[in-house]
Amino acid sequence: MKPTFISEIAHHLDKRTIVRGWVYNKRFSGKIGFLQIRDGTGFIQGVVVQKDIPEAMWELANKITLESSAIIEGTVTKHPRNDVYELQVSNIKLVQMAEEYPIGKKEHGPDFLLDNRHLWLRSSKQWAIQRIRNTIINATYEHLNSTGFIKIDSPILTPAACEGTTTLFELEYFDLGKAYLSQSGQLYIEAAIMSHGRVFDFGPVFRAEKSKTRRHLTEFWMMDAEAAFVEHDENLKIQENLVSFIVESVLKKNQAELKILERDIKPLEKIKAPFYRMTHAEAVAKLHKLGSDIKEDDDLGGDDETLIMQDLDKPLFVEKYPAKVKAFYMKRDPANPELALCADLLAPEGFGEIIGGSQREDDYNVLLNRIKEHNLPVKAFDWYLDLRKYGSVPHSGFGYGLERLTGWICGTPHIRETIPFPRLINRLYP
RNA sequence: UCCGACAUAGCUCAGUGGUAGAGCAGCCGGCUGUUAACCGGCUGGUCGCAGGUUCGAGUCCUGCUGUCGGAGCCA
Repeated sequence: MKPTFISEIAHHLDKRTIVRGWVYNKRFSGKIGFLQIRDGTGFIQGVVVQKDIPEAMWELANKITLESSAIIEGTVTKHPRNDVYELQVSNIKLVQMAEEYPIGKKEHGPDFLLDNRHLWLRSSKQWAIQRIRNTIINATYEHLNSTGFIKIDSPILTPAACEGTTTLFELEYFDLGKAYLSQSGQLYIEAAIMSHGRVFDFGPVFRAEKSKTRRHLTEFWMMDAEAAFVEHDENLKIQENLVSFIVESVLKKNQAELKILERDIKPLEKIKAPFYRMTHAEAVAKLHKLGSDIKEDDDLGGDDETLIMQDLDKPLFVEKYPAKVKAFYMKRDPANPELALCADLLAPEGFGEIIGGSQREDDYNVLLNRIKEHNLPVKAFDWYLDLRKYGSVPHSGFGYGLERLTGWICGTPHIRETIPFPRLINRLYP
């Protein structure tokens, strides 16, 4: 008999089949027992009745420990009351009897759970989050590929800071001195668009900042997209179409996971392009009305991001920040050179910034001066400046943080739960 | 780096200067439809570490360590 995945169990109604997985819970009531089984594709309840199976099998069902692995044979039936399938167990083949499982059925603290992250990943909510993360990744590839972007991998070991702002992880690189772990692939994919037109990268990036908030990791996955001949307004359209497609994909493919997460899907159903737009100056004015003490030239703080979204049901682009608080490579607004042609995309429901993007400076001399103004080593940026010497074109791009996007869509307040093995300022294990 | 909170059983927590507690997990028993099942019993403690106040400290004070939350920075 061929084994069946639990996700396919409906096709086997009233037939005998085999499920291979783990016992994540069990309940016994005298001469009848219930084994909760998961196999990675889903969950099903196995019903064990003493009088219907050999005594040794009944003993095994009683003795089996939580998280033991087993191959279980039975007949697929419908639950007498609920609208779910069950397995009337006829045979249990133990694969391995698990030792006492550290993660109990009651609540645990975050430190304990993170120490046991390798086991915590099996819990239903953690399972659901990773399934949704997978959908987000695939939806990103699918949508970008179908709109003319190809994936280009950017390097992880880099010779200098990409933006010159954040703290980088440093390491010795043979006889060439210091190397750094990439904090963004953006500058490299700017080179690649001059070959391919539209490209994106997707990989881990590293920030050595000592951030201690629910929105920060020292290692996280970023998707950067870059497109030639795309200016500021079109850049925003690409972003809102991508985010809409991702949310639509999750709603289509992950209803069971969203239910496990107890995620209210009504706010997600409203996520359809176009999103809201507001200049930084308008955002500051609105925040002042709402009681924030934000200054004219300030970036939005975490509280401001939540405050400004409180009456909005779709993401908001906050565009045209004061150039002096933004990165050197951003192009200035021709209508007001004090402003950058950039935008941050804020998610609703208090989940904050999920995308940062901008039109890039494409003039050689202007860019050279910006690098000098920011006290960055010009030599390290020779190659980047070259792109403005040989067929420079207007171009724009943006980057999303996969964990922040996943956190918003899953309704998970702390992004440490959205990456399989989080790397935090004080956590490198497991 | 700064601000705030917390640290008691394997886990989650209560304990308000006077004998160390509960739920879960584990072990034993009961229960034929359980849903974090339930019911009865048993086992389980260097109260983070170091010092101090007191007749007496899990409880009050000081320092240290660790954790959590937040700020800054950003995805």
